[in-house]
Amino acid sequence: MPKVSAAYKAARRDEIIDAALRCVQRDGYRGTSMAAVIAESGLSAGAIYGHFAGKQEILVAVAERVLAGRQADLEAARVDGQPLSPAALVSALVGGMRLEKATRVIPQVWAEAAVDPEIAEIAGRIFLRVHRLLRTELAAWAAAEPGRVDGDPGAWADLVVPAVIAAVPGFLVQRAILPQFDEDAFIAALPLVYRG
Amino acid sequence: MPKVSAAYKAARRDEIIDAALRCVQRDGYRGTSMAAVIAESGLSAGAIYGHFAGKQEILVAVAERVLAGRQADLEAARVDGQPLSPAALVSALVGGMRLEKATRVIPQVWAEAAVDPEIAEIAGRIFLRVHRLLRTELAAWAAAEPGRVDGDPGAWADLVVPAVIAAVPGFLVQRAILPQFDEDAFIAALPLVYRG
DNA sequence: GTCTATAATAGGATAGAC
DNA sequence: GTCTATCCTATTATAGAC
Repeated sequence: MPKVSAAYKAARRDEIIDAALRCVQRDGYRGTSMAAVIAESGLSAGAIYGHFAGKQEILVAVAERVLAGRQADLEAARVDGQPLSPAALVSALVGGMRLEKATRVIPQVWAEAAVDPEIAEIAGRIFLRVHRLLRTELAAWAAAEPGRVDGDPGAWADLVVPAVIAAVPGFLVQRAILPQFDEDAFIAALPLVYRG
Repeated sequence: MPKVSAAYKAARRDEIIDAALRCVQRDGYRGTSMAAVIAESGLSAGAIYGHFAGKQEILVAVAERVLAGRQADLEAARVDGQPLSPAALVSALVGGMRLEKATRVIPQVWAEAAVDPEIAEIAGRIFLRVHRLLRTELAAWAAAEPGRVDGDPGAWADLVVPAVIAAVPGFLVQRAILPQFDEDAFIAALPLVYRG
């Protein structure tokens, strides 16, 4: 029997993750100190370190939280009936991302992933899950549109998935960096450049 | 008359930028200390601070160096004669990027740009230059293919450029993060998903 | 301009009381 | 589990000799 309920523990963890998320959104991962997370959460050093071993472990939790949202978007976009074309899938993916408030956090996670294997593993896992979902959808679409795709639908889908998913980093990076970036115009343009 | 030749000064700066680039490529911006840059360059603290005011100013120089390469790629891809389609442009852009050895540096710059206005300004400037080049090319293509594009070619190009350029972050992020990422397959897939 | 040595401090993490 | 106070290393930047 744990000393405090698992629910309490989870709630505290969530508070801390919330606070850390706001810090990273505001100042980036590099610019976020433990002192900042402590202040933002309203808790104390002791409380934080009671739930996380250190700063890196907090980013792991933040990354899991934010990246898991992307997977949810995609599952929500699945419509029964006709499978989605490349253009429709890209729109669904980016459209979901549009609602994400933590606009600047994901690029921070990617930068850290490029250098920290544990973060890379988390980011890679999400990419792979999204890959699999897209692959299924695209293979079905290719099979239903035999005139448009050469060869085996599965092989075609495997090849094409990374190019389809690429729109997501493209959207997030431009949104995070360009002050005058127009989200709605970007989404409107997707069907004009992607096939399907 | 300066005490040392401008050429000497520039060469020293370049040495330092080279060293910093290797550090950031290896450890990320956050993981790179001034001590690391000093060791990597074989110089001393005094020498470094004689040429740069601090760490941030070195990243500015690194960012300028690496991002400027992207612009060069694109200018090299311009062929006289027929303007390039969206698919052809994306392939040219990503194909150029493929040769960039500093695979992990650009995501570091983007992450820092999300949080540091001076880095954002540099990254934004490069994006805008590439935007303009693409816009010209795409407007010409649209004008030459009247059946495929509705309305004014210039307006169409303005809308479409961000979606076309999005493939670049998509490529770089996946390459930096996914251990099994296949660059050649990605490039081969581009014509399959982009129109033109 | 560049070196060595060092100052100054920021930041991650822990100790011990409650 | 959480708080306050504090330790201690890592790190940026400077001072002064050459």
